[in-house]
Amino acid sequence: MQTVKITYKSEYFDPLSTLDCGQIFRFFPFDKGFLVMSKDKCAYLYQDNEFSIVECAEKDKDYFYNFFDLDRDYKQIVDNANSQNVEILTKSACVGKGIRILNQDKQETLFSFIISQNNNIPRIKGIIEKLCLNLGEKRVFKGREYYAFPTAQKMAKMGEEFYLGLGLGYRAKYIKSLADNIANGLSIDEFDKLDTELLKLKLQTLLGVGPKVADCVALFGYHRSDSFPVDTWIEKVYKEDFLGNLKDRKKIAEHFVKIFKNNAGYYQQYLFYYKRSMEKQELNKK
DNA sequence: AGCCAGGTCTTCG
DNA sequence: CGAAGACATGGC
Repeated sequence: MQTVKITYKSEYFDPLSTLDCGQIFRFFPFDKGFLVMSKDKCAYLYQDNEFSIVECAEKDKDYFYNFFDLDRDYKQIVDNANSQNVEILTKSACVGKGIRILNQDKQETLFSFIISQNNNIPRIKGIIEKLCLNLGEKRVFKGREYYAFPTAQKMAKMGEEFYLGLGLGYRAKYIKSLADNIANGLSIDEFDKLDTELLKLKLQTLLGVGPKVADCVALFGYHRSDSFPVDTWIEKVYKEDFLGNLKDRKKIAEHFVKIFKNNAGYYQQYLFYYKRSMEKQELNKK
């Protein structure tokens, strides 16, 4: 297979933090970096001196250029974060300046974040991997096998018991319901013509999709950077670092969008990644 | 062993 | 309305 390479300075494109900040679940270490999967495609992402390299099939070059959001100026976003004069945000943006918000497939993002609710990241990865292994088409990239994310049509053929068997628990019926809806003609992609507020409301009409999942899908699937997902980690940041006293997560999200506007989503990722990496460090000390 | 995880749905006041 | 409980499962 003919592959091509995209080369980009690492300062604002760091493979590890971009993949490890919780926006994507389908990647694993490979050679000098990682293999990253999206839909039925795969790319090899690694660092070489001060450059980050994306290697992929020639026909997928445009796809991954957009996937890694390489058209956007992240220096401006990081500078903007620093100009807010909020200490925790400055620290977070410094640690996470190489994070890019990916432009992921909308359907895959929606399925993935329904699975993510009240679940931990290692387990989410495992479930999605099993889902692809069972229902996705086998592919090969750089001599390594991987499995495509299954189509909704294929997923709709399976019963709820199958999804229970993957370890989805009470989320099994949410996944089954979404697969059926899409197989019956629901087009998630068309939601893109709605503004962010309506998009999130529309997503929340789906079973198992509440405000947090809708925010994640809006941000990672539709690149709506005026979204600020609030989960347990961000709630901690809000209480411990911003000393806020709101209780309702939806209101906390609205608060942050109000002050950070169109950069809210980027800052949210910086804060999320920073808070989680600090926690991991604390654990390693013991 | 027991708390917790990128929450949502239902029920009850 | 808002608060409180139920919900599956396994990571750590």
